[in-house]
Amino acid sequence: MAPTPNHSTDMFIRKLGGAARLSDEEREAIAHLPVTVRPLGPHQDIVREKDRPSQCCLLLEGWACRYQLLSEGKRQIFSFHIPGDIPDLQSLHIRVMDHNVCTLSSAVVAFIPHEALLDLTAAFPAIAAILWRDTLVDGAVFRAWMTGLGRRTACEAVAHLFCELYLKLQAMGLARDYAYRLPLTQLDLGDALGLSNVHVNRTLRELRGKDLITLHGGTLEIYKWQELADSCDFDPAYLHLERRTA
Amino acid sequence: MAPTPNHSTDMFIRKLGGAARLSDEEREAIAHLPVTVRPLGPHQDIVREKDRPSQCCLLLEGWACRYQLLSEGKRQIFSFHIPGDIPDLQSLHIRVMDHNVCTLSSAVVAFIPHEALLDLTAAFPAIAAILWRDTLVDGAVFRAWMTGLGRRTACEAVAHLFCELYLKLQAMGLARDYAYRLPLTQLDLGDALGLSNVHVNRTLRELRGKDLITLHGGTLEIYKWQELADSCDFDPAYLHLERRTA
DNA sequence: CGTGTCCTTGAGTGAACTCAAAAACTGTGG
DNA sequence: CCACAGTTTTTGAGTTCACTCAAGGACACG
Repeated sequence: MAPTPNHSTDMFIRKLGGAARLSDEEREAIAHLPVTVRPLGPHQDIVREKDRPSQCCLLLEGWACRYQLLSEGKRQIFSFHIPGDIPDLQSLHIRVMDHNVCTLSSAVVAFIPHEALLDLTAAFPAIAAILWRDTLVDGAVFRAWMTGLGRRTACEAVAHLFCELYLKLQAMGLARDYAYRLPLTQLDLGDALGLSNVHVNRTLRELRGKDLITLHGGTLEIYKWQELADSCDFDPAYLHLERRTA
Repeated sequence: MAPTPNHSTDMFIRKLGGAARLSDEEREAIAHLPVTVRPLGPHQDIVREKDRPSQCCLLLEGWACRYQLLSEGKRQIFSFHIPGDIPDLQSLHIRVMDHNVCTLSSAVVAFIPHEALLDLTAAFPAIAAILWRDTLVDGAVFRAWMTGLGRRTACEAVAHLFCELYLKLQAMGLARDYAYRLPLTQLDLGDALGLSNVHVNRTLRELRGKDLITLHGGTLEIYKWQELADSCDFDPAYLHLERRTA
């Protein structure tokens, strides 16, 4: 499947909740967005702190994340992104980037000029509302991570993240049967969860010991979904996915 | 100064970045929003998890916060809110609440029906964009807190929060001379920063020992702004306040 | 087949936690 | 104006979860 403008149109429409919700006119306008599709290697920055981007990137294939670097080499990862996500949608209304976006795996992204998106949202308030909503769900995921960082044990935080990612991937049709590709190092996981890579390792061992999951060769397998979810008080409400399953 | 509909109009316009940025027509529409002003006591819930609110609340006086309760009585506070904020603006586009909003001090809020806000944003895309932007800045603050929870020491996290709150209050004209009313208990601070109340207490003592701040009787005083900011790598960029100072 | 990255494990340390109790406030009613 | 109850702050002592440092093993890739 070669990445084409069509591919990105499909992805964009899927992101907006499926063609069913859009009028012909709206779909037409989306199909005519002037996108630039580009393949990227792993661990490549897409936008950087202090940049003033003039476009947004729609992730078509691969994984990306948002992060910030601190003094003494510390890093905080704010979110992981999968195909269909627009990790830097906020740049549409906030000029200056306050964090970085980079690929984790090799990836394919579609760049869409701000101008085109601003025209689109001005012409179609319904699309604006859906995109706005999307950034709000983003905020909900940030809050869930905050709870993990502040009030959950290492085990709970890791379990919670794995549950979240599974449901997000499943909703985009990218995972099923309680398993998925997870192209993250233990260091990445640690920087997302506020843990050291060593402790992530021990935590994974513990979860494996309870026969809840295995993470091996970049593939995560969940053996007991319900038990895993219960172990970390996982409540999927904050992902606000109902729109897709409906 | 009695709370009146006029007061809430002023506050709303101020929130949107000042009258200068709005057309007469836009200001007119805002002035005709059907608001309900209500005084509230301290520690009163405004909206709760799982609610499906039909209005948003604009905070006119006092402090509020967003939070979530976990098993075993744990609590995570996600944000603090000051006059001018609309803590539950997200309910405009996400039906079900995934967290709670409550007052911290006694407060005055103006409730605005969703319907009216949706009409307003549909009629005036510029207002929609400003409100959207506001929720994006919200997200930026969440990220800053994540960094604090994940990668900062207790001292740094506390200092960072105090810097953030000062700039936010100052931008709304509610603080100057490096001091402000902070109606939070040490338990509240702990639940925001992922610390125990005991450790918050020790951390405050440490900061006081360095003559950086005092927090006494609900008033925070910052003695050495620059040193405090440096001690926690505080970079105000993420607050995206430039709009107001310009 | 070597080099770099990532994972794994051990040992010792430290930041923050819990439990507990005393001291200082706050507000209320007598 | 004082007494009192409830909350909040403060301090001490002991514990624990997660960290750092260090080194060996596994794996991936050119």
